[in-house]
Amino acid sequence: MSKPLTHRLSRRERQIMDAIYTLGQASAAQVLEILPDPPSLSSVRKLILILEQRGHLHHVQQAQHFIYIPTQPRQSAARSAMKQVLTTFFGGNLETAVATLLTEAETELSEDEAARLYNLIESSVTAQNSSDDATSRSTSETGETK
Amino acid sequence: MSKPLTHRLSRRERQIMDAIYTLGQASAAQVLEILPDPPSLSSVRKLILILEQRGHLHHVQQAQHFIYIPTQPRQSAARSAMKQVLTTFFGGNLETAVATLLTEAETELSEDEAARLYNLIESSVTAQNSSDDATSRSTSETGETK
DNA sequence: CCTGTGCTGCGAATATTTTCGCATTTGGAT
DNA sequence: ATCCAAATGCGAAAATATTCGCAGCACAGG
Repeated sequence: MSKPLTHRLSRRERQIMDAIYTLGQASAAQVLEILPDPPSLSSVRKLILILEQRGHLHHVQQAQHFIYIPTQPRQSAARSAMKQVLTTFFGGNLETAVATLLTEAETELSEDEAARLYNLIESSVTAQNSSDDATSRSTSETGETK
Repeated sequence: MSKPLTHRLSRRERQIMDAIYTLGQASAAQVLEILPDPPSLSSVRKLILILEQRGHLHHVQQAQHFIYIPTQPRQSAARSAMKQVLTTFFGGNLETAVATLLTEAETELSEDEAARLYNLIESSVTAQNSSDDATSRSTSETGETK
């Protein structure tokens, strides 16, 4: 983790990896479509080829064309990216990071999702006055912040 | 947001911007210290100069040397970075993103932080049975997942 | 006042990235 | 069987990024 993959990639390479992670998997043409300042298909393909040679991508043949897939699984890359953002932009401050995420997201949470997150937060809390936590949680009881 | 600043930067430029955001503000020497594959101080300075010319940084003089500061405030960059990660690696799925953050962080949450996050989550929940939300929250009441 | 230390900025060499055209291959339709 | 459309991979040119050495400037100490 000391050397995040993303820090090793050149500008275009990173754009392409991001594109593929966004799509999950993609053909060269699909990557081209969502690339900023799109170059020629030929150029995209060349970069993808390099990325593949360097071990960041691999491909599977599907019908007539190649579908490219990141070597590092999406979930793993996601964790790295999150850690990266957490330390770079939030100085490791978890609360602020979560708050930003909740505030900035376009989406809202369903009640089920919220319920699951409550549990997660609970297990992230330092166990201090563990008998008293129900009390502290009740602070949010009247919270109609919005 | 269609063109995140980070997507426009070259590899070194991005490394340097990250370093400065990590430090909040920094001298060229400080940047050099935390840069991966550190080049010469001269090189770092050159890049910083370019970054400044392109409007990504500005400097203030402090005693004998210059301190560089990002043009885009940290908080704003933080929001962009979060959004970026959310869409690229989580397909906009807020719950998964928050869950990853909570799970992967080194830190744990204090009870106060947890309490504030409860409130935030509450206000992020789609207002459906808003009179009933106290009930749904109680789902986590017995959650001793860990 | 002179000198040394430590910093800034610039020019130019070097290395890397990024671009694209083109030759080739593959598969399906006529 | 042949031709067309669609895809691949490569080589080499062009554009960019990255490196560093060196000259110049400002300040502190002797």
